Amino acid sequence: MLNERSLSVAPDCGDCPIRHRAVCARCESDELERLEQIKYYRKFEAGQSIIWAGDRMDFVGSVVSGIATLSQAMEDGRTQMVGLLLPSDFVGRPGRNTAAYDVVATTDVVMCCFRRSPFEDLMTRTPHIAQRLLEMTLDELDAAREWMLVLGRKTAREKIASLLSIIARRDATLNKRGAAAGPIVFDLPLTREAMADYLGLTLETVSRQISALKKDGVIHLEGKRHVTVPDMSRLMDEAGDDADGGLLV
Amino acid sequence: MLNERSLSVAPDCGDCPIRHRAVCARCESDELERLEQIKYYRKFEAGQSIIWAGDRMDFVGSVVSGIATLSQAMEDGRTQMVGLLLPSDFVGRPGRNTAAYDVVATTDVVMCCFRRSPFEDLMTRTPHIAQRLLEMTLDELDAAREWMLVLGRKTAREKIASLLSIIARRDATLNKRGAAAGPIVFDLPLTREAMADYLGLTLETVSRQISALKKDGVIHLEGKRHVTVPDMSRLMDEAGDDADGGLLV
DNA sequence: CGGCCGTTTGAACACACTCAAGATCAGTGG
DNA sequence: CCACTGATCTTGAGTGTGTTCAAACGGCCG
Repeated sequence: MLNERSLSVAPDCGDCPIRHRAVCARCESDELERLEQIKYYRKFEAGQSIIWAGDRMDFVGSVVSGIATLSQAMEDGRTQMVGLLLPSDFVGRPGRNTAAYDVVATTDVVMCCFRRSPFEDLMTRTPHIAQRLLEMTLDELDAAREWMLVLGRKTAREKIASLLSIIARRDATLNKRGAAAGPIVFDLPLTREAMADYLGLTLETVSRQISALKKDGVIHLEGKRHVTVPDMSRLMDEAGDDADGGLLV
Repeated sequence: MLNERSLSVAPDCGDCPIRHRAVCARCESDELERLEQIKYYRKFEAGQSIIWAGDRMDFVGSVVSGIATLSQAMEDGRTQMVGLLLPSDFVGRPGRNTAAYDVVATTDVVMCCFRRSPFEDLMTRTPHIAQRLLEMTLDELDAAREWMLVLGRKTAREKIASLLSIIARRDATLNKRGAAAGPIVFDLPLTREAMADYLGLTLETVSRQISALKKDGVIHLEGKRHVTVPDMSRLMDEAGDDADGGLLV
C-alpha cells in the first residue's frame, strides 16, 4: 500500500467529528478510554486501495473523513459497488479475518482503526459497542435492500435520480440541515464510472441520463460534478419513490 | 389475516428443529426459559400474507418451518424480492414498530413469535441473543451484497444459474449433506414469477432461460419444479462465480 | 367438461449496451 | 505562452438482450 501513512497522533475521542454516530456512539467515558488505548489513525489518498477482497485483514475501523467505496468484482472485470462508505461508517467484520470486498478511497480518507482481536475482546465485554454495531448493521441491511429494488427494477433514468436523491439526502443530514424546501446543492463524490458501478449501468448510459435530466430541468450542472436540484420532490418523482423519499420510518 | 392460527401449544425449545441456528442459538438454559415464557407459535398457509409493508408490527420471530419471501413493491406494481426466509431466519427489527417489507408465505409456514417489547427488554439483558442477532444480520448483509452483484451485473442466464446454485447449496446444508460430488436433486420452492421477482427479470425470461439450461444439459427437469443438477461445478460456471461457489470464507 | 393457474413459446419492440469518435479539462514540459 | 498528454466525460450509430404483448399448453379441481 503506497502512500499510506499511520499517524502517530490520533486525536482525542472527545473531539472526534463522528463521536456520536460511529460504532463508539453509545460508549460511556470509561468504555471510550479502553477503545482509545487500541485505536490508531490511518490516512489514505484519493484513488488508493484500502483493502483487497480476499486479503487478510487484521483490523476493523470507522471512516472519520472522506469517502470510500465497497465493491465486488467478477473475474471478467464486471464490477458492482455494494456500499458507499461515508464518515462514521464501519469497515470490516468482527469474527472474519479476510476481507470480503474491495475497499477503495474515492477522496482522501482518514480511518480510525482497531486491531481486530483486541476489538473483538472488547466487544464481548462492552454491550454498548455490540448494540451500536447491530443497529448500524441493520441500517446497512435496509440500505442494501432498498438498493436491490433500484438495481433489479428501476430504469436507467430512475436509477440516476435515485442515486442523486440519496446523495442529496445524505449531504443534507451530514450538514445538519433539515429537509430545506429550497434548492439543494452538492458535489458528486463519484466519477461517472463509479456511478455506473453503483447502479449496474455503463458509464455511457450514466452520462446520457444525467444529460437528459439536465435538459429536462430536473437538475442543473456547473462543470461535471457540481449539482443543483431546484425541486427535490420533482427529483424524487423521477426516482419512482413515494413523496417521502423512501425513508424507512 | 385469514386462516392464520395461533397454536396454543408451542413445542418445547429443547425439541425445536431450529434450536441451534436461530436467534436463540447461543442461549443457556436459563435464558431459554425466559424466552420460552414469551414465545408463541403462529401458522400461515401457503400464499398467505404474513405482514404488509407499513403495517404496525408488534412481534418479531423466527421461521420454524416453511419458506417465506421478503419483498418491496413500487406504486406501479414492480416488485423486487429482497430476501428469502428459510427455517431459522429472523423476521422483524427490534426497535422498529412498523414493517419495512411485505412478507408472504410461499409454503405453509410456522413461526415462533415473541411480542416485540418483552423481546427487546430481554435482548438488552441477554447478550447472547444480541450477539447471535448481530451475527445473523451480518450474514444477511453479505447475502444481500452478493445479490446486488447478481442484480446489477449478471445476464439472465447467469442470474438463473446463480439462483439454482444458491438453492442447491442451501438445500445441501439444511439436509446436512456436505458438498457431495454426485448429482444434486431438489425442488424449486418458488414459482417462475417469484423467481423473476427475485432476479429482477420477467417470468417469461425466467422460463426461457430455464428451458435453455435444460436444453444445454446443465440441469434436468421432472415436471416444473423438480430439478436435478448432474454437475454442480458446471452450474457454478454458468453462474459466473468462482469454482468455490462464492462462499465467503 | 370448463375454468383457472402456472408455465411455455412466439414475434416485435425498446432500452441499455457496445464500439467509436470527439469534447473538455487539468497537469506537464518545451 | 502554447502544445502535448492523459483522464474524464459527452455524443453518435448500430446492435443485442430482455421486455412486452399475445397465444397456447398442461395440470388440477370444482
